[in-house]
Formats: sequence, C-alpha cells, structure tokens
Amino acid sequence: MASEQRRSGDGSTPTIYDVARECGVAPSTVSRAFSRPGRVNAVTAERIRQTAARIGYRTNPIARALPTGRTSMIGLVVPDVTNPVYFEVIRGAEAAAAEASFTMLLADTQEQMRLEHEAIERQMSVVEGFVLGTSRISDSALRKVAKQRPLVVLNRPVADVPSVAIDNAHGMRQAAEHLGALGHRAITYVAGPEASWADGMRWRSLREAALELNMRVRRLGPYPPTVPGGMAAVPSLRGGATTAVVTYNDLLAIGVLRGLQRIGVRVPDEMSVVGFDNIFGADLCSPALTTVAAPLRALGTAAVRELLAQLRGAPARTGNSPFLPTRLVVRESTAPRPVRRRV
Amino acid sequence: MASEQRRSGDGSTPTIYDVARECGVAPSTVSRAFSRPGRVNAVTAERIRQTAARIGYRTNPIARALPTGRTSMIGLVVPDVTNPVYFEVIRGAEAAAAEASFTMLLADTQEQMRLEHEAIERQMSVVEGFVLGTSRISDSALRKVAKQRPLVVLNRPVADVPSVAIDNAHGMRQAAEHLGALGHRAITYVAGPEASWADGMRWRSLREAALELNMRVRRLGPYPPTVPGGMAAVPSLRGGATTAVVTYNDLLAIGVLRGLQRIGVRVPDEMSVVGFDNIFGADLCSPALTTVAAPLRALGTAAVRELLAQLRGAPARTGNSPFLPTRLVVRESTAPRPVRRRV
DNA sequence: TTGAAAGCGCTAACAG
DNA sequence: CTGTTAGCGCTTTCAA
Repeated sequence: MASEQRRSGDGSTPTIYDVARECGVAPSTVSRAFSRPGRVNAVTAERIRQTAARIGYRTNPIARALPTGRTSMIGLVVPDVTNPVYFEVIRGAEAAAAEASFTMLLADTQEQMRLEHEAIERQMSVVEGFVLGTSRISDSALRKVAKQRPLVVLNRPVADVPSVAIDNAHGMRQAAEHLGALGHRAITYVAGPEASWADGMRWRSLREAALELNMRVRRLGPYPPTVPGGMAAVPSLRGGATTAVVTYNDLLAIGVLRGLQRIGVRVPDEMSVVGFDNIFGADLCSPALTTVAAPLRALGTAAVRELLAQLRGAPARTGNSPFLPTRLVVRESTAPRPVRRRV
Repeated sequence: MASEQRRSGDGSTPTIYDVARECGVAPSTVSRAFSRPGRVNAVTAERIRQTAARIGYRTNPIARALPTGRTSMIGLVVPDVTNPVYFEVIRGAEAAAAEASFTMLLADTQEQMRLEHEAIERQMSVVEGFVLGTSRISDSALRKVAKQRPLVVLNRPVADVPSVAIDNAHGMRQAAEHLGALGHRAITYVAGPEASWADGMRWRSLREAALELNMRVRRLGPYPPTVPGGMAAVPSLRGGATTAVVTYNDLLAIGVLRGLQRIGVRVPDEMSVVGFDNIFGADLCSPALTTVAAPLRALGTAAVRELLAQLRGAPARTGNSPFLPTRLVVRESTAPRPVRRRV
C-alpha cells in the first residue's frame, strides 16, 4: 500500500492521507468526499468530514490546482486603485468573488499599458479568469487574452469578448432632461480622455438627447479626467451662450466647480454643473455636485458573476453586453437657467 | 529515461520537459536555469533561456508552489475597500508587491470580524504572508496567524507581531501646535471607534501635547468614524469654551464641518476644525480641511517591504515598529481664535 | 461505491 | 556542472 508510506502525522498541516488513515479509507475516497460528494457513500462521506474537521484538515488549493487547473482565483486589473470610480467596482467584485469562495487578485496598472500587460502575464497562469477595468490594451490583445482565459471587460465593448457596461446613453439623457427641465438652452460638454470609449459614448448620447430637446450643445476638450483637467477647461467656457456644463466625469466636474469659483462665477446661480459617476466626494464639494450616478459596485459584481458563470461552463455572452442603469442625483450644482447669463 | 515519456509538444502551454527536449538537457537543468541561475553553466543557461523564449515557456507558479511552498503571493486584508484611507494603502502595497514580482490577493472584510477570519482562512494556504489592515481580530488570534505565516499588521502594535504604523503622536502634536500658534486655548477631540488603538493613541497624544502648550482639552465620543458620526457630535460641541476641534479622522471632521454649517456656525471664523489622514476629498469639502496627512501609501509600501524581507529570511522586527512621519496640511478650516466665541 | 496507481509541472537531494 | 530519482497533495482513470 503506497499510502502507508506517506508522511506520518507530524507537525505540519494535515493532508488527505492523514484523514484517510484516521478514517480507514483510501485517500482517493477522501478526495472524492470533498470534490464530488455525490460519488461517495453518504455515511462514509459524513465520517470523513467529521475526522477532517477534527484533525483540522483543509484541502490545499495549490495541490488541487495542479492536476485540475482550478485555482478558485480570479484576477481584477484596474488602471488606478486610487481613482474613486474603482473603489466601488473593487468592492463589488471582491464581494461577488468571496460569495463564491473565490479569491481575488488585484493589480493596479497605473494607467500604463505596459504594466497592464505585465499584470495579466503575471496572473495568467494562476487565475481562472480575468475582469479587466477600462483596459488600455488593444482589442486584438484583449481577444488574445480571452483565448487563454475567460475574460470580462468593463465599460468597453470588444468584439467576441464579454463585457458589462454602464448605460451611458441613458445617463446622459437623464442629465439632458434635467437641464432641459430647468430651462437651459445651451450646454457644453467637457470631454475626458480622447481614446476613451466611454467618453465618445457619453458625448454622442448627450448630443443626441440635447438636440432632441432643442438645446444647443458643444464639446470642449479632451481633458485629463481629473480635477486639474476640469479647472483647465474653465477659461474656454466663457463667452458662449452656455448656462450649463456636463462633464465626462465627477473629477472633471469638481475641477470646473473650482475653476468657476476662482473666476467668480457662482454655481448654480450663474452656471449649472452636472458630473458623471457619483464618486465618493461628489457630495463633499461645494456646492454638492449634481451627477449621474453610475452603479459602480453593481458593475464589479456583475462582471464577476458573468465571469463565474463562464467558469461554470456557461457560454460567453459576447454579443449585447448588459447595460447597468444609471440614476440622476440632484444636489446643489444645478438650478434654473439664469435670466441674464454672465459668463 | 523517464523524461522521454513526458507529454510531447501538444497544443497546451509548454513545460520544462519541452524545453529540456529542445535543448538536449535534463529537465532539472532547465528548472535550475530558472530558479537558481548561479548553479548552471552560463552558456547552457543562456541557451535554455533562448529556447524557452522561443517556444514560449513560462514557469508555472502553481507547479512551483507545490514542492516549495513559494507562491509569490501575499494577502492584503482590509476592513473596507471603499474607505478612502485604504485606497492609498492598497496602491502602496500593490506597487511594492509588483516591484518584487509578487501578486497581491485583496480581501475586504466589511469591518466584520467573521469575514476577516474567513478571508485569512481562505487565503492562508495560498499566500506566503499577510498584511492586515486595522484588524478586528484579537491579539491572540493574530499571533496564531503569525505562527503560520509571516505577518505585518498596520497601525496596531501587537506583542510578538511585526507592525508598521503612522506616527500618531507626532501628528497630534503638529495639530496642537498649529492650533496653539493660532491662539486657541480650549480644544475638543472628537473620538472615533472606542476599541481602536489608533483612537486611543491619538487622543492621548493630543491631550499631552495640548497640556504642554497650556491648552484645555476634552474628549467627545466615541462616534463612528464617518461623516454622519461627525454630524452627530456637533450638538455636544456647543456651550463650552472650545474654539477648535480636532477629530479622530477626516470623515469625522467633514461631518463636523457639515453639522456646524447646518447650525450656522462659521468655519473657520467661529470654530477651527482639524482632521486626520488627509484622505481624498479633504480638499474638496468647503472650507477645505486642515488636516494631519498620514503617509498612507508609504504605509502600504512599508508593510509589504517588511513582509518581503521576512520572506527572504530577515528576522521579524517585532519590537519597536517603525513610525511613519505625518505632515500637517493647512487649508481653510483653521484660523486664529475668534475674539468672542459664539458656540 | 471504493481502492490502487499514475500523474499534474516543478524542485531538491544525491550521485556522478 | 549535470543527470537521475523521488516526491509536493491532490485528482482521476481503471479495476475490483
């Protein structure tokens, strides 16, 4: 009996062999008791589970992973952990993973394509699948990754790759309707990163909605999607007919708020400002920001759930990716159109 | 030759055996070429590396981990991923890990002791060591973990367990000196969670520093370390001689700002407010918050570096944990003591 | 339903 | 310096 020769119950963590010996069954039976409980006599299984608990046996995921490839780990790679947009995504993803007893590897790529490639590379042989947030790598690189591991991308539709996204179009329509209802006739969009799919999407949606509502729209930018970026946009805001600005995201909106305050334009009396995302801090600034709330946590959760489904063998939903609904949060930065504009 | 029987170069990812065959060397030599380059002939090593690169071989971390126990993974478990204090810690930790080609597992325990235990349990057999942020579990449980894996805890000294911490004492002294220099004579500390080591530390340090500077101090609380917590503290602020408040953290300070504004007390004209941490958003609120900046990113980095050092065999620095220096950031929420107080 | 045996891909003695 | 030989702990045929 080969198993007799296995290590005796020394100080280190117990193995399947220890349980087998204690129980008087073969190691393979212990293994089965844990990995496919159906295939073992119910009472034997129970006895095995008892002794396992007693001697403190816990299956070793590494050892399991070697023959099966199943590591119970998924990788989440995001461009910037410190970007408030991602906190909630991370939490949602982590919660969904933990719920399924999966462990989440987190990588921060610092917005750099090279680091993103490295992170994927580093995690590839260890995770069962990936969730990629706002990826910087090319569509073809993405498809290559998808060929090796199940993959879900966030907020970016890529042919043949499953993704989940915010319903940008609906969000921008909400913003436009809100402003329209307040009587604004001319609005300016302050754009985020040029290459961003989300930015293009948001701009097009806003324009469409605004036009339908008989408002004039123009676009300024691109700007880096940050507070300084928003401040930089303010000078270009002056001199038009604009009485309301909608920004690519909240950081930009907060920057616009700042910039406007600096040059003495009062918000919302003289100018209304609407952000996008509803990040932590959007209600801290003053005036508190009216913004389109993106279901960030739900995004993380949905992505992981989708990934786990694929891992369980569900077909990859590559076509129409689900669009998560937005919600308009009206706070203090929007008000009816001023009778006489001043900017 | 046993190795001859190993799988031939089929479609799946190449192994050590594939490289060995291509190169005409033994598998163990290939292994050595990657794991201890010193122990193999330089030119052979180079040749191996070449072919490895050519056929796309990459060492399988799972397979490596099984015999060695070295997974190149560390676990970071934090109470709340969405708490702005932790973003920077996470980023610092992740960067330090990536720098050493380590992968980081992240777990969010939602401030719950049970989830913290589960997370540690889940990660235990897969990581080489842990960094635990603001752990909720007992000292003895912590020591038990430390017995199984190298461990570094954040902001909480535990006997026999290495830790890194913010220099709370110095931070509070900076706050007290700032307020003293502005002429304040009576200050109130708004306390955070009762059980928190950091809270106790901050309060004692503030009191000591204030007393030395001939200021009166009192303590209010405990309060949950959140914006609502800060708002809840405001009523108790009235009626004393207090002209300045120092809070356990920024969230509380922002809450105090809000609460004060609501009851018509002007900051900083009538009351000065100082926070702690300098989280994202501390400069977004209005007035922008004067606060003691904690080196959060450095904290994450230092913890991981310490952990990696232990992994390399350095002795666990359990005694005096390093204290990372704070920095006072003066913004708009503090001003000279009002001539006539009003609260 | 259970046991025996053969690996998963890599590392680590131990010889040579 | 290099090859040979056992495993790491678990899963998985294949028989019984």
